[in-house]
Amino acid sequence: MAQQEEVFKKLISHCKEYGFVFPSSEIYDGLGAVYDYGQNGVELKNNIKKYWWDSMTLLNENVVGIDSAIFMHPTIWKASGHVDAFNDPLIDNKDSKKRYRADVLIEEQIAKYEDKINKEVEKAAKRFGETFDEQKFRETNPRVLENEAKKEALHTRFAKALNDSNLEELRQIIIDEEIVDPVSGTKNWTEVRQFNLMFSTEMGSTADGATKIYLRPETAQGIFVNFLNVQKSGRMKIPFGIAQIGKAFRNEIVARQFIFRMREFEQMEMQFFVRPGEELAWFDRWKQTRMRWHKALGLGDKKYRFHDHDKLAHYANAATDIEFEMPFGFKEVEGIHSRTDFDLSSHEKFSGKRIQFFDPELNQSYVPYVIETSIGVDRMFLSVLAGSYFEEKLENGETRVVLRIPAVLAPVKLAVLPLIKKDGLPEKAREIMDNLKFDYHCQYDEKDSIGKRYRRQDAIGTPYCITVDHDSLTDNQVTIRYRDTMEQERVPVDQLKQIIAEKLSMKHLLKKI
RNA sequence: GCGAAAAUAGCUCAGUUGGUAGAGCACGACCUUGCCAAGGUCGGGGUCGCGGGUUCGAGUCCCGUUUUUCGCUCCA
Repeated sequence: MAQQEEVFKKLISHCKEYGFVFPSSEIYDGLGAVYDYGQNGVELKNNIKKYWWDSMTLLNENVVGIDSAIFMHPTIWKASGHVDAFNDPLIDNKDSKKRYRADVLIEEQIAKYEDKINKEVEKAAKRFGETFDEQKFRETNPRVLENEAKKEALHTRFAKALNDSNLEELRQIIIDEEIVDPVSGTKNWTEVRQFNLMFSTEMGSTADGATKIYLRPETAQGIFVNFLNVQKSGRMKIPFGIAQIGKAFRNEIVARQFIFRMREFEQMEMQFFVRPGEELAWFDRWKQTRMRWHKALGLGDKKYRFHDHDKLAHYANAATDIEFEMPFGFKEVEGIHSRTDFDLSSHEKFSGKRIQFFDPELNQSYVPYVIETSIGVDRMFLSVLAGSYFEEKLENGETRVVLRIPAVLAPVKLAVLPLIKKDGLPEKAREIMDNLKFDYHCQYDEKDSIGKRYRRQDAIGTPYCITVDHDSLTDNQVTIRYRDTMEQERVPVDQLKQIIAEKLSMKHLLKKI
């Protein structure tokens, strides 16, 4: 583990040193958990997005894209449940230094009363055997009644406090109930504090009565509220999907682990609308499809696994994560959720608009069920880098740092290198590059020895180096040097474009999905 | 948010009991060489994260603060 942490640190340094990821606002000491993508990072990120977008919208005739605004009507976040669910009342124990959700602590206390009652009932059931009348026992036993009363009183008080968002009352409940920290065993609690995970801003000038609006905490709602627009204007028939790539914002209490958890991040989400009752079959299908998409990159099948959720969110009836083995363990990169009709139904309620699909085959209208695939671009980016970063021992004993980024995702595809910077080799190299630069992101480099230039390209993951030597001037051939094997191949200049095109075609990846 | 550790050149780091800041790599120019991080010459680059304090004097000691990493916690 310690060794893996070392690798993670090196990866972060590498990202900064080679222009992949910089801390935001660095000259002002940075801004917590916000990062900028550099000249190579943005290329890699764009290529990841293209790979996803093409796999969704090209391979599936029934998946179309949109690009919805970050600002949305504030009621959307009431309908989605974010206004309520993203507000956790938290309390710290001063002795154990541990933090708990105040509402969870109280709910556990309620469950304790419930346990006591059940134990009494169980004990009595054993004693009385078959003659035991449980209902009568519950209604008459003094200990059961006492605990029942306590439970009810607590429940009522708790519900009211939650409803009023009364944080002091929540704390008072914890004190009155003598709830102790399971770790330290003490009752030394801090204040209860509310953390709203949604960023908010104001639209309109305050003089006119500005509206409080939120920066979206997920892109999915932009798809749900456009369901009818897309379905009608695109004459879409169920089943169909809507894909979107965009920024989302969450004011995380603790945002850490480099770009794995940021306050501003990018999502690639696809909501797939299906007939009610068919959602679990589609869930399974997308689960497999998404896993194939990841594995097609060739970073190693063993680095991926599913993590099925036991505890489901309020809207879901099935959920799984695709996890990738990061340097700090297996971590979620993508979530696949069967969201039922929760979102569309909720928007029907809050908007008062009918959001249904008339299914001609069934001859009836219904609110479609939804399978969501949601992937964090930044996490995907990190997984690609983590899976590509190698420190390789060479035969001569030296170490080579190489990013084995899948060629189609590599920020720079080709480096064109004259073996030496005279004798007309630079001119020949420029000529070759001018012919390729419209199709591929190329780099020209004539500084330092050829070996050093190869290593520089290895460090940013350039898959192919084109080397121009003295023979090139007469036989019109160049050498392709491959990043992963370091092997070289001599090819005619006029076939170069075709050879590279074949290697870099995304077709080979998409066919595996 | 709590606790621990860290912050010195673009990167990796050294800097003694407190005495005006160093190395390697990288970067720029030129010379030599030419297929896997080559050699030479010259050069640019740091108010030591930031703000206070102690001191004749602070990179070094003290306090605060910011950022990062780790643990706890949270995670649609």
